[in-house]
Amino acid sequence: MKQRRDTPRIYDVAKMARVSIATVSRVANGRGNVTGPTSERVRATMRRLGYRPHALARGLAARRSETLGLVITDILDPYFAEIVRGAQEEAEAAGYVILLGDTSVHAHREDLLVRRLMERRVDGVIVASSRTTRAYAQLVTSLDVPVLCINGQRQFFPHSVQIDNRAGAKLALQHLIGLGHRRIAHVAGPSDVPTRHERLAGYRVALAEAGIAYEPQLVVSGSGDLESSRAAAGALLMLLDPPTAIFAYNDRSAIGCYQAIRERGLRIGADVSVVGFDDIVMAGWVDPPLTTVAQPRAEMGRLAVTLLLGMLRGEAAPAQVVVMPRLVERASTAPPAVAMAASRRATASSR
Amino acid sequence: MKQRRDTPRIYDVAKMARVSIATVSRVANGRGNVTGPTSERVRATMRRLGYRPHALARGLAARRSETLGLVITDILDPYFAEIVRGAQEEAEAAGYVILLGDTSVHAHREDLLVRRLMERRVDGVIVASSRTTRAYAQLVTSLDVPVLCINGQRQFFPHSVQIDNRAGAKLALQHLIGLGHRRIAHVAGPSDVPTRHERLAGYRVALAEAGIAYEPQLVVSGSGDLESSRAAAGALLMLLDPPTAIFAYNDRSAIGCYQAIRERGLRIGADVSVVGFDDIVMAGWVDPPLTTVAQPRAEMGRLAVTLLLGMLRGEAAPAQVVVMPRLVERASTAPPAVAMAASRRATASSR
DNA sequence: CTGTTAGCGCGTTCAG
DNA sequence: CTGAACGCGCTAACAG
Repeated sequence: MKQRRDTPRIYDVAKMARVSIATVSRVANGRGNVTGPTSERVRATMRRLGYRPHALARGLAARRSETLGLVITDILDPYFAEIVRGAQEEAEAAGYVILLGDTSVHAHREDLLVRRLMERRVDGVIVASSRTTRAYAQLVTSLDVPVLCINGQRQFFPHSVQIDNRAGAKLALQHLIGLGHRRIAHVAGPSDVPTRHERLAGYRVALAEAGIAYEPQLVVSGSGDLESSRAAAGALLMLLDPPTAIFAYNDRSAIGCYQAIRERGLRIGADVSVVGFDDIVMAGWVDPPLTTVAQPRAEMGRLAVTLLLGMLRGEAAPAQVVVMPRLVERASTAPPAVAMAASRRATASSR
Repeated sequence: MKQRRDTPRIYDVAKMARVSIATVSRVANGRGNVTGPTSERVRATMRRLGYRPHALARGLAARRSETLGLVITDILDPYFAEIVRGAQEEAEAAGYVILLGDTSVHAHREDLLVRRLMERRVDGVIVASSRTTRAYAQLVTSLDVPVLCINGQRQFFPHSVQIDNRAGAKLALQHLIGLGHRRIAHVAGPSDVPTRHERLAGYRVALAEAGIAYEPQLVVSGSGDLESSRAAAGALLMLLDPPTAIFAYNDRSAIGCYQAIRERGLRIGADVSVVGFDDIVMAGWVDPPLTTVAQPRAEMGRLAVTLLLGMLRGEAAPAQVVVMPRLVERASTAPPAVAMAASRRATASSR
């Protein structure tokens, strides 16, 4: 606040347009029927005065804050930043505003975050934070406003927008298999998120469909971060019969794989192919640019807002909306060295 | 809204504690003098009922929204994300909430962004967006609430938090000169931001102080993005007498330089040293990790909020707060090849 | 189709 | 030190 006291109020518009404040309200909100000329006069007056409705007063009266809570893990992580972007765009178009809640800001005090959302009387909440506990989910759900999660523990939430992790993993594997790889490793994610299991499942299914035996020692667990993945990939490369390709849990861990590969004097792509998951901006910046499974995150953010706004209007929303990923081929994948040698031999002998 | 109708209101607390709502209000806000026992009884009741004041009602009555507007260029850019993070932390501690405005979401409609901030009756605004026009600045300033800019066109704003760009550039140059470099190029930023000129000035001053002649052809202009910097660096490397080191406008352009160097079959560090500016997360991820001038961005975000909150309390704020950068040495810088050869010769002959 | 009126939930005088 | 009463700016019945 502390607005100049002369910020025009609805009352000022009404007086100047010689109508009641109710009429101004109707025109401003496009509700109710107002005669053409009257409506036009009011509209003109609003413009002249530069009238902007007071969101707080409006919210108080309408019992609707036009604010959506968006809970993420970390705004520094481009993965979340893109979701935020998409959500903001969609919300903005509807006149809504996004209230960001960063669980890493509220470390150990998830209740504080929920309290803020409650105090601000958000109309709905999107939980994109990936590692929400059941207790936390219950806390959010208890707000008694529509809640929707993005790529989360969907068992905790009534509505969700999810990427098809299995399909994504299969895309990655099929790409590698198509290039001729047979020994494909997987640096898996942290064991407490469903995403890990879904991507792992996709990995196994794709192998099975290609008639390649699953070898447990080719799957190692990371935490989805750089360091652990680097260590995991390092271990893989030390195997007697090392993999020719690695499917990483996500782009961050793929970059960890990059480091491990380089440390052993191997070349990414030529010696060991790497496929990531997510397609964060970084993926295009690293050297070589990373082949990865792209999640349409901005779109998911937009979709989540669209669904939530629909629910606010009383529309029924599907329990789950599954979004399909797509493969972005860049330079970190190539046919395996052995296959190339073999194909060279084949080519030579066929001459 | 759409809160369960049984969300406790101040009235409920008052009734149950057998006091008036005025007393509850006083206790809740720590204002006015309330007897110890009464205060305790009210407090206990608030806890029992899980009472949370209604931010909208409170804001309407108090003429204060406890909301701060934060205008950035792009939340996807980690540079801004960190400022946001710092600002959120500080605001949260004071019970304030940050309303994010992304100028790239509101492309060509800056007025829309300002309108949103006005409708929501933000108590103050921080403009961290780097390329604000005068018109835009006037628009924001006309909101008649305290405004403060971070690393912006400070000529347009009454208060600002700024990084010392000249000092930062000097840090970079002194580091390179200390390593033995003499031919140091600069990929400069877009010509319409003051930052460009300040960093360029620091570059020239450092050279002068080291007794190295300034060569105009060693300074080329980029736009602060990957592509243009890559082209700019490419041109530098094509010179008859190419530089042994490049001081890039920012980390993104440094990564563009990486690409240009690699394209020519040269090694970063060993053949051409590169220093960036900003220290975005990416800087530590690229290969080799980038030596760069770090801006304490989270701290600047926090500082901005602190200053703004002070202004809201009526305290006088300094027109400018200048923050010092520091050099983060990583692996993209090394002594120049010629210097190494020379030092080897020197070592050999001295034996 | 338009105006009147009663709140929305809370802060804040002003009396007591 | 405490309570009653008013108003913040707007929406939403309800009358006309």
